[in-house]
Amino acid sequence: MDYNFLEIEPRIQKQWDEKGIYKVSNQSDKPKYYVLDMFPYPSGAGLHVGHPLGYIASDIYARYKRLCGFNVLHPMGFDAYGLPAEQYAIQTGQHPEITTEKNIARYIEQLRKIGFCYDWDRQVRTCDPKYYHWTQWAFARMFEHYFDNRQQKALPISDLVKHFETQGTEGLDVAQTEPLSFSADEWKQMPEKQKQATLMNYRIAYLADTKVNWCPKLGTVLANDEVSEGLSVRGGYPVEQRVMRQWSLRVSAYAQRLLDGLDTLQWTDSLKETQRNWIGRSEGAEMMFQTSQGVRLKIFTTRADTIFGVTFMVLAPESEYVSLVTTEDHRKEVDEYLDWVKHRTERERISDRKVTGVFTGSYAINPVTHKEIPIYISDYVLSGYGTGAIMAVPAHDSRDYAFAKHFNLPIIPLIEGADVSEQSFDAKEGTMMNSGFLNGLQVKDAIKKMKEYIEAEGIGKVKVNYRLRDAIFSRQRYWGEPFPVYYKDGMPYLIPDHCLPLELPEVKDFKPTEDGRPPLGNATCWAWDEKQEKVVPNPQPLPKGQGSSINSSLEGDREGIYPIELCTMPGFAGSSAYYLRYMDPHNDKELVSRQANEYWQQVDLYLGGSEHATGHLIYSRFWNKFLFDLGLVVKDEPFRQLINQGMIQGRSNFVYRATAIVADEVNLTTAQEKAMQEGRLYVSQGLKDKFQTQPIHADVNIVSNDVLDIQKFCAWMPEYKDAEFVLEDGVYKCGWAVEKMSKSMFNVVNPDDVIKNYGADTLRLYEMFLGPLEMSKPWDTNGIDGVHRFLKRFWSLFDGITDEEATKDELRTLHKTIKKVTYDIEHFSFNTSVPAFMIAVNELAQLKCHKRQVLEPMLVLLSPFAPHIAEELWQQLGHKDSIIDAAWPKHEEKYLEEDSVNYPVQFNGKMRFTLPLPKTMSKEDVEKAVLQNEQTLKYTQGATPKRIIVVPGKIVNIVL
RNA sequence: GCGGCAUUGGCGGAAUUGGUAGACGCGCCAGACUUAGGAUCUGGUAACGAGAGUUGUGUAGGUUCGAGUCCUAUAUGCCGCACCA
Repeated sequence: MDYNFLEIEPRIQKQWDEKGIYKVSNQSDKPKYYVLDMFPYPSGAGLHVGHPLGYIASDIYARYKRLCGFNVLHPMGFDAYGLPAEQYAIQTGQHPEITTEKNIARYIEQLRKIGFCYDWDRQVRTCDPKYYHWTQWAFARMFEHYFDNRQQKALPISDLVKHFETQGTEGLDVAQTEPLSFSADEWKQMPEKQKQATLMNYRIAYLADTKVNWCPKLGTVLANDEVSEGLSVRGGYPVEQRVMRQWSLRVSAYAQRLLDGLDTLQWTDSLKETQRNWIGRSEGAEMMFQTSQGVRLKIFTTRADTIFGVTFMVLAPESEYVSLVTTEDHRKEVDEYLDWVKHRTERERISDRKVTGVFTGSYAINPVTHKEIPIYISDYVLSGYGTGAIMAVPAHDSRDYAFAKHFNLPIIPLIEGADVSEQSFDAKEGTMMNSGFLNGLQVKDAIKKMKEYIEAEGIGKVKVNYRLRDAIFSRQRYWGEPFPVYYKDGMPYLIPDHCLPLELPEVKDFKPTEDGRPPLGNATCWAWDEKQEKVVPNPQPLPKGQGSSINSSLEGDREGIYPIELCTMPGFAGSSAYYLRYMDPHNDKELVSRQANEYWQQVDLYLGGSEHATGHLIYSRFWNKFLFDLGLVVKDEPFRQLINQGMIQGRSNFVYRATAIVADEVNLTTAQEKAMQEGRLYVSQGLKDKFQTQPIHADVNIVSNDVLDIQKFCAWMPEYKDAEFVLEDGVYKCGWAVEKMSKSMFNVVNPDDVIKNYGADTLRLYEMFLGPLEMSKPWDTNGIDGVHRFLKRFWSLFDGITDEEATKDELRTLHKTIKKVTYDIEHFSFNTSVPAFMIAVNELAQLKCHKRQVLEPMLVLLSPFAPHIAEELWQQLGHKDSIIDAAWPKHEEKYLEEDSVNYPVQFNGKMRFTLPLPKTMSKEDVEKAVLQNEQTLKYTQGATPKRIIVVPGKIVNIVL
């Protein structure tokens, strides 16, 4: 009987569905294991063969773990809110709800065909009110908490209020937007609105005027990880800096814990390093410089040792100090400079790094040398890092150096032997000079000594700074979670938990606007009735305005009816805690029940792309740590082990259109000659150098093993209808190149097509066979026949199966394969287990082994990789249960042992001959046996060996 | 500039602790069976050499009886961060 995958696979999949064998229970005596894929956003293009790579790998692992006796949670869901889904909807002119629904249906259909063992009953969708209920709920908790730096933990805002009532800000060490200072009495006398405004300075989810990345084309603000080189990651539109009133999450408060937590995780070093870079911890000191007017300027430096070389100071243009230190006679110049800076786009700033700046007219006193130094403003100092002000040491900082050269400021070298006539000496090494009491010290010691001095003298204090910024959490978009927030007297208040979810309202026009008016402003029923606790129609039309700032200006004209926040949450809101929801997806009382969370704990294995390193993987860890602080989850980290699967790139094919002949020996037919003149002659890849040619993309789906299907090519597009070809060896060979998989390159391969031609099992095996999981590689269909052939051979082994006792050789093959495949799966090196199967099948075919004793365990081994064929043959063997409930076989060393080993015998490291010796022989006996061997005598020719190295079971090397 | 990863036949890639480099697949060559093959099966396939053999894992050194693997420099490619003080 033939291997008829087209009939087998749908039938097996239907059986799995009907029996519900992939349903997972939270009650089990088995140990648990949680395997998770990063859930996809359902784009309009559907899946291409690159998407399932990680899903196949995790599916293999999940099936393996289940066969090993674990209760395995392996769910799938959809990240359906956010920019990508909405952009697609806008492009196709449909409502995002409709397109999202359609796209999800298509994704599910495609995923089902590949035969994953997901428990679809646990599916989550971020745009489902039952799901985003808990996104809103978590936001509300963040609003109600602040972060205590000493305890490194989130605490209820009510604790903070108590502290204010008794001590004001005295003795407080908390994460805050700006340092505030007030007494208990001052707090008590504050009106309600001011109290609310003050608390906002501390909340973990807070509303503040912040400098944001504003993208006019997308009509929304973006988080730092959504912007790259001044362009939006999504769409590539220009981004500008603007100050807007926005919701933010105080992620920066968790910087140290996010950094420390990395050490406990089984992630790749490169990914941890990327996160460390992003968090950007740097140890240094804050120091006070006083100006002649008496203004105290705080700076941050990691090079406190260079204080004797400070010859000027620089402020960021946005620094609050600027207005304080600018003198009257310099105000005009300063204002002009600030105006110029303000109108530079982020992209201009990045591409054009010439030195610019302006003198403020003021001078500051160096707190150590007491010398007077000028204060400048320049945009090379960033307002968002440190204090937005620096002490400039031109001799030992290249940026300060460039600035000093441009404005002709003094440069004082501080390190012996450093030549600073042409460039600065930035390295943190050498012996100090020109530095008073630091002279003669090494840089490292000088930094240490200077820090002690600063603290002792009260000039400043030792400080750790982080590059990590708070996450901007508002989006002026429609397709996202609404904030559970309404505005009273210009201040935000939470919609009570028992009224959640606050459902996304219908609007006439959901498109974003270039001026930043949120589409929710078009909603007619979007006001909060505080008494009735429900959403009611707006009392009046909304005024125009931008982003969250609009909310403060809204007033209800009826008592107790207030405007609701118009912005929505960003894409990462819904994806930050979805792994928790899978543990208990139908719970409408809690995000996740205590019991479910205690059972599943955390994700044991997480698979996804490394592009989420500084986005989702930071936000998720932050979110989880926050929930952990509140005692809502039992683990501090969400993802114990993480594997980044590589991207699958496209492998494009080319045909070559000939426009002229460049070699002499070419003979064309008249028809070809004519075709060339008319621009419809195509030459095969090997002959293209004989012509002047132009490469043209050919659809990879009409090319097989780089051979063009000429008929299909002519029918592909009207312009190729009358194409003529110059062939080599009777066929047309295409050229190829690795490019991004995209429609415009005609290199997109759809998994459905592969499944139609070869079956899902071949697709799964081939994707694994393609190369190491974590590496990027092009999709190259050329090898798929080999894998398919393997499955056919495997299938035919089951013809005429017998219950005969297996021979030693057959058992050796089996146990060798068990050992290899088990090792490979545990090390995620699936690409090498496919060859192990091929070797085994070849060996068994050669031994003509059709024995149940061998083939049944082989089937179990193969089932994670090719579940359909395994399930089908399992049933043919007479099993009633699914193969997923079989037991993973264990290898026994005794079957692998061979009686003798072929020892390669080397002389001075050069291989000479092999000597078969009993496997169990001791090292000394091997040595003796080799020395008594006739051939050894020939090579030593009477000389006494100096040393003999025997590696048991491996090699003998004789040093002469 | 800082950091991470890679580099092995015609191609994708094996080589788990330093121990016979090139597994396995593709492609190619030869053969078998076939009216036929883009089906199936068998054998061959790193380079040079008639052969014994020699040379071979980006390049140059080093450690070692022995290096794709460890160390030092260097080149090329990919990725991340970047006026971060």
